[in-house]
Amino acid sequence: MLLLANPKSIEIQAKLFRGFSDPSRLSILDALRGGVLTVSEIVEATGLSQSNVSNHLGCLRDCGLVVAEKQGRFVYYELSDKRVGQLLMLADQLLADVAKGVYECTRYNVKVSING
Amino acid sequence: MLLLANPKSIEIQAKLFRGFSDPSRLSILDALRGGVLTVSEIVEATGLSQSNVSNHLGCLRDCGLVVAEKQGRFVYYELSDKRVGQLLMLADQLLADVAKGVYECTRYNVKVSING
DNA sequence: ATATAATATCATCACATACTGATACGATGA
DNA sequence: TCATCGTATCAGTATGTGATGATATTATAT
Repeated sequence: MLLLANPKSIEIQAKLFRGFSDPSRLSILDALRGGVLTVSEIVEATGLSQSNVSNHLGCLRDCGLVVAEKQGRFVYYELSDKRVGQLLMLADQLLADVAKGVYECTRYNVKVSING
Repeated sequence: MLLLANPKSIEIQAKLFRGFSDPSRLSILDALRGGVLTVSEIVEATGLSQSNVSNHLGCLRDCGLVVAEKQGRFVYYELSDKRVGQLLMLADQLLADVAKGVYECTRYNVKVSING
């Protein structure tokens, strides 16, 4: 039985997707596909500010998309489940075909520059 | 090569996920997993207002997640690609395991009532 | 031509949420 | 102890975005 059968689960699922729906969080998740990273490594990899990364990591951690392990001053993060990466890859493949549509989607005024 | 290698593609991908990150759109996509539906059938299936459904359909259509075909006064909608459904299912399965975390995710103050 | 049905569009409002900068906290080393 | 590093938290701000209600548009029927 699919969770989606339950209306409340739709909100939960929307919440899950919201974890993926922000460029900053996506950058973080993408970086973590390569393996375990500390916060400062993620900051370096993504170019985001430290507080911003920390906030998003908190969000991703609370939602169960990443797990953290503290060691001394460092906190190591990794994807919580291989399906997180799978979801990213499936979306990637889907994008290969519908990307043009997504490019041109201007509803809700999301600005995505394509040519520079 | 993964699109994610490109920073701009991360924004595109975030945009794709944003299509899935709203309960109303998710309801619509879920309804469409059963097959082709007209707008008014979607309105009935989801319980959303007509203008709201139409707005979201515009968003989903522009993003390439659904396709529309007009016949007379009616417009028939369906999922554009079977991977749209696959993505929903994979997320569903992932939720089965990390749902508890998502439940408890209170960052950015999303209210999800679990017990009623 | 007129009425009505199905759908789309638009302005507006209320709220959600991402970013920054400052600061707090915990751990390590001198 | 003091300084510093790595990380987390918080207030404030600006912007994004979902819902509604009114209206426009197109098609069909009488």
